[in-house]
Amino acid sequence: MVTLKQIAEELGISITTVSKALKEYPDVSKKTRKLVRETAAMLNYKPNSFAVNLRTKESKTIGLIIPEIVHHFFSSVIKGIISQAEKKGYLVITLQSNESYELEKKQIDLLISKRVDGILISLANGTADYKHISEVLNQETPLVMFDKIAKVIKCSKVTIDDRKAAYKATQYLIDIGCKRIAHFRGPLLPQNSIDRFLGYKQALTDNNIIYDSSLVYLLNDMSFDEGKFYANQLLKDHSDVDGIFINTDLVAIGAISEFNNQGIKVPEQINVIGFSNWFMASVISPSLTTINQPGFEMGKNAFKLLYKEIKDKKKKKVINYKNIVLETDLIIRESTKS
Amino acid sequence: MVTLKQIAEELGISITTVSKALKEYPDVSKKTRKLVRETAAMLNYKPNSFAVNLRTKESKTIGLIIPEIVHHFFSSVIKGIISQAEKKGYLVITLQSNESYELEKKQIDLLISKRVDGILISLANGTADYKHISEVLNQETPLVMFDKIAKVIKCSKVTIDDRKAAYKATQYLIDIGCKRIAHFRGPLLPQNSIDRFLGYKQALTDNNIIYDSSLVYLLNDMSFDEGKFYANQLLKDHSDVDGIFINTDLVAIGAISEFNNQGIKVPEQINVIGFSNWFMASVISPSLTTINQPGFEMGKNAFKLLYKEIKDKKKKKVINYKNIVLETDLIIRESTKS
DNA sequence: CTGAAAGCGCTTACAG
DNA sequence: CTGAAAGCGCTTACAG
Repeated sequence: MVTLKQIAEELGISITTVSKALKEYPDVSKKTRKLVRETAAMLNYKPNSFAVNLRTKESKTIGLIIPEIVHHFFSSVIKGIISQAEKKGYLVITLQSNESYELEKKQIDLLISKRVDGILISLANGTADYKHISEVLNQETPLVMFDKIAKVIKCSKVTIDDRKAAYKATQYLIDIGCKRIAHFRGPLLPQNSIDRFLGYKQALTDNNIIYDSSLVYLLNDMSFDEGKFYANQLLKDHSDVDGIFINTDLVAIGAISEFNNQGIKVPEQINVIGFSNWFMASVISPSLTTINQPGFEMGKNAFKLLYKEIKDKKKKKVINYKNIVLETDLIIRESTKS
Repeated sequence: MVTLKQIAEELGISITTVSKALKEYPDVSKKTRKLVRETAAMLNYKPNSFAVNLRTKESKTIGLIIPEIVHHFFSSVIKGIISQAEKKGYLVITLQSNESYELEKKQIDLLISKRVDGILISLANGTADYKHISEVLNQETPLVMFDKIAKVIKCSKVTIDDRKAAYKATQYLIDIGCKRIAHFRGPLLPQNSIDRFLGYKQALTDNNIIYDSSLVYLLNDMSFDEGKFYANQLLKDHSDVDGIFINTDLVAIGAISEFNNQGIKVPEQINVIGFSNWFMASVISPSLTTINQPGFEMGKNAFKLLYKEIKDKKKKKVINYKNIVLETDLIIRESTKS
């Protein structure tokens, strides 16, 4: 690999001058600048990023911790982050926490050891304690949370208004005439499963429908199979249910599959609304009415906030934490009556 | 951030000794070793990876270039790579080429500039020229290709036997009684779309079915909509077709959707086989018979090969290129007659 | 068993 | 306009 020294020797000038010439410092003569540039190009010089990092104390690299990569929403987020980062000359190291708190902690440590310029994270479902996150913040490494966040932590965040979106979905079920509306909710921990539940409940209350806790099913792994399982359970427990709002598309698709199998007509007998708008939701039959969760946008915004913080930190400005809440839409398809 | 120097000062010993103690060199007394370890832990010392990289000339980081992240197969590959890399203490920088040759070239350059220890790549469909890849190899940066590879390039590769898999799928259609079998193939460039086509053709020939080129449709973007479009075209052109082997699941799902819309019964009138076994294939109706393409395994294997090459390079051993061909299975579901 | 010194390849404050 | 020198924080060959 070619170094500054070799270019300097080639031209019989000093390393300092070569370095300055390549960085377009104005205090180098035009002639020298041109000469250096040409020689560098000829020798295919590339700055040794290890040395640059050491000197400048930044790596132009950020870390990303995500619960699960093979997931339509999260992979869209990753894409949004990477595309935006590339524009600003940043590279992204991706790690998967597998919804495990222990792994997440280790990975935060790893990234800090690597001295990334900043961290983007969506919390694991298993994460109840935020000490590892506070430590990052205390060390003044910029960190932005997205999607699965911790409300108590003071840092920038990008989310959707889960509560509002769930409210919108439930309201729609009420508007099309549903009287007994069930809800499949996510585990007790990630904030968004709480918020979606609260939105559901609020919509009922606002429409003078008495909240019946036996209509709410608490799921664990949010899988296709769990969707089938609880759909079956629901049919056994409550034959009068005519609408259901489900925490996430995959589970909703499982539920619809179970309804199909049991000869229950969707939407004639039961109206189903999911959440996330996975690509899959549009190709199943009946296609799924759902809330569109803008993953790509979320990724882009999360990176933008992080980038701003990295710049501000460099300029020793005070960092102002920001909260970006992205809009969601209800996408009406065949799984609900029109 | 704590440095070796601070630990040394704290204990009144030299930086050299601190460094050696932390790396468990045997020529440091047990007592000193213990003392240093404790002090380091107390001060929460973390080696500055920038300095370590500069000294050791390695970053324990690899680059990954993938055509598209939001894609069930590729995201599985990414997951396989990252999980395996983590085990070996490597981090992964992911870049998306968007199927563009220009972007791919730039990204290779970026990764080389960052001095990653190795590169993993699945070629963009737009890549016809492999100079950028050869350059990496000439510079002796380990590089392993997977899935979409270039046969002419000499390097390690992980693939499936696309030809054999396509043959298997087509043979199955023949076995269940199909007489007129169409094929939706991918663009002319990625090797695997060629191989899948050749497997299809070979199966016909081996079964004394005359190959009819008008039954083969050349697709471009391999989308859901293209699947619908060509399904419609196929029905117009060849009302006698009773089976179709389609290059990838997404297109097959589009085709099935079109058949459904037009009242063509799958599999009664047309048997459909896809390729890849996206998760989606199992949840649509009718569920899709397809070839299982082991993405996670492919990622794992690709990293393993790369890791071996990185180690061998460090030991100045000659690098032996390897070709790993993974097994595929035909997953029989409802879109084909039993 | 311990440590002084060189060096990885840059950047930049400073002198001339 | 040019360059000598210090320094980023490590690792390691070498001397004692």
